[in-house]
Amino acid sequence: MGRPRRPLLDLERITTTALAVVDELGDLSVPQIAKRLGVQTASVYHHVNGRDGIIELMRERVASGIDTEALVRGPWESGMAAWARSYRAAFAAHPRAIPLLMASPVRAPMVLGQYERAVALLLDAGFALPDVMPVIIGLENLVLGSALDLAAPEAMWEVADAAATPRLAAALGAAPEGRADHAFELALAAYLAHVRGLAAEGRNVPATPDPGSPGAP
Amino acid sequence: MGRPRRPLLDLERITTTALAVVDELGDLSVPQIAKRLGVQTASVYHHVNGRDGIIELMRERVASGIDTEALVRGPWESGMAAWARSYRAAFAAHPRAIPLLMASPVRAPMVLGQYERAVALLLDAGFALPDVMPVIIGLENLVLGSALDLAAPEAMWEVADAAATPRLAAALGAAPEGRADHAFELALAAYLAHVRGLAAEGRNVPATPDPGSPGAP
DNA sequence: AACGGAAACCTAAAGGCTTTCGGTTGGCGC
DNA sequence: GCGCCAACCGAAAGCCTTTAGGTTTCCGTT
Repeated sequence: MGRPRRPLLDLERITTTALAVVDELGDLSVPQIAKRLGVQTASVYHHVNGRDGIIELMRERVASGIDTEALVRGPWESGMAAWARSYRAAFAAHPRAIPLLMASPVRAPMVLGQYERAVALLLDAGFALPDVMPVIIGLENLVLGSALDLAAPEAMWEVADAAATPRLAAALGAAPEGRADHAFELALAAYLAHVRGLAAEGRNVPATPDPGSPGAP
Repeated sequence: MGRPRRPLLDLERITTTALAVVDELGDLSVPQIAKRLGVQTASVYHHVNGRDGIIELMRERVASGIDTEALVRGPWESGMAAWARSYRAAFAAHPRAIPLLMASPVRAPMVLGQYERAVALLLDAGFALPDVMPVIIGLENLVLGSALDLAAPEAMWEVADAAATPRLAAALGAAPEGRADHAFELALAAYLAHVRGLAAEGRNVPATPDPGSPGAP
């Protein structure tokens, strides 16, 4: 009892353990985290701002897994596509945490920095200022919707009564293997192709970016 | 005490009250429902299969608000678009319930019936069988992602530090009024336009070779 | 070097939530 | 009229979140 020589807890381990708990149990509980760290429940509260604080930590950890490299080097289409895929993959790594993480938005400065870069990329690509946020938000909706799909068990589509919904059952049987990935890539391709039109309208900028020039800052 | 002359509770009122509680409190609790219905907590459990059962009721209630009329009369594009808009609107009516409802899929037969109709519509429109589910799932992802966006408070985008993210701040200021609706319509139009190409091809999902495909009818 | 304050852990407890069990009474079929 | 089931209540177990107060150790200051 009393203060230990070396701290038993830190934010890193709390976050990691919280994600592990959610991955396994499908829900978050402070006592569970404490138990796994060999510590009393109350001790966790010393480091963290309650249950919501832990969720925020998880959110930041997951978001930190998003690769924004492609957002700084053009062209904008491959940049946005790579960002979207990485964004989705980061959430997909912890499917059962998704409902938890989505209940409220990420406030971490790091994530806002990602948006900043995405905005810059689109502006440099010639998008009109009022178009930029709708484009980004639309892409994000697509990513999150697809991530949500990953959280649902495959069994979601195990239609018990094939007789009642014969065509649905047939379509399910014929659907390709990685149906979630397929649907995501389909929607992503559709979105980028359509948005390309906005870039052309917004300014006199060709659909294909300048070769070898990422654009001026 | 004892059985009342006329039942005090029924599934309809429990469902309605549950939605009201979530709309106001942002979370669901059986004691809250009981209190509003002037009843003891345990009484609610007599009608409902636990907390999850109440969520399932809410899910069905919300899903029942989806208008599937357009799915039975062609053409497929307007049908899918109308379905998607109604789907999103049904969830938008109870934004704070969205995280709750999305944690697990809808199992109600009624909802599966909607999928059955959507599948039929696409098949009749000439889509290849293996393409149908990816197309529907992609659309659903888009709808749910946009619905999630509605659940997040507008304040999500109130960037505190405009100096740190100047271009994001500018883009936010220039974004049109109903940004969520805008983003949804943008993505929806993009998706349908792209998917139209699939109908024309009539076969072949571009992303994956599918050797086990049962083939076109 | 000594000291005071803060840090990090603990024990304890309040209060809420979910769920179950048994009791009580009223409706309904036979 | 009788029995059975339906519908509600009271109580309680067991989980969770969160806070309060105690104890020991560390660290900066004097």
